[in-house]
Amino acid sequence: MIKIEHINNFNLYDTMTCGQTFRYDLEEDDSFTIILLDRIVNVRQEKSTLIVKSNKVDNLENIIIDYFDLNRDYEKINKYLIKNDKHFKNIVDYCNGFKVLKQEPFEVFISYIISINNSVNSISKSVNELSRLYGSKVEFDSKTYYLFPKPKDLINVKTSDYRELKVGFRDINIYEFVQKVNNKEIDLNVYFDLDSIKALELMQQNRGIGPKVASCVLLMAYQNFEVYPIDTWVKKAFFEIYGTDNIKEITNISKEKFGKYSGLAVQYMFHYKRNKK
DNA sequence: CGCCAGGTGCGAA
DNA sequence: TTCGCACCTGGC
Repeated sequence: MIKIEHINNFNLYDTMTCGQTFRYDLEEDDSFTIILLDRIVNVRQEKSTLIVKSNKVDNLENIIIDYFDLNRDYEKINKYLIKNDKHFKNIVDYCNGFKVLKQEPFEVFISYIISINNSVNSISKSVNELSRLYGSKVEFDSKTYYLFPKPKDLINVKTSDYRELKVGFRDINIYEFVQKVNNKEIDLNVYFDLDSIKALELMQQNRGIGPKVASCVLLMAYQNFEVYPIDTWVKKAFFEIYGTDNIKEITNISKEKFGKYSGLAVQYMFHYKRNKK
């Protein structure tokens, strides 16, 4: 067990439950058990302290800080957003402590390929089943968990096997993506270095990855805060605040007002719109 | 039953 | 280039 102290402006509950990630359990003591990279972690927040348990202790503090994006100055970004748009004061206040999780790229790609025209519950089931069948088994706190599979774990998995996971018509999309990663036709690291336009364009050359999935992946796996997935909730928020839900107008407004932090602004709106009343 | 869910690919205009 | 529709599946 380790303690990480002096963590301010962080809301563990909101960050975990807002739909960024599909692989966690909320425990009875309000802690979260998370399947994170090569280990299982249990995190509990007591004011500005995080109490972390894991089956693996090496480098644990860094992994946690990295995952919860705790070194980024969100206060600064929040001030920037409010300065550029006074409408945003309420939203930023409401979202105080919310972070964009830094998740593992391969997992995010697969999860969001599955998310197309799908419900959160169904996505979770498929992702958990994929992990149970093909991921490494880990015992933690006398329970069994399964890590998310590595690309090579899926090298022999067929489209019909994916169908068994209830992913439906998305089977071929997953299959092709996994094959390309294993062939080195896709380099998952290249997206850390490309600018947003290039990265989105390149990602969308893969079947099952359109603008929504590409921008989700770029934001959540590569921490590119410039991109903004536009979904029904975001449209609703834009309509309410700016009187339009036209995608082009949304793009122009967010570019002009939020610039390189559009991704976070849109996440805030999503969170606000989805949870408030 | 029918409709929809944090979209995408395809063919037709 | 844009537009309309089909699409696995499960939940309501």
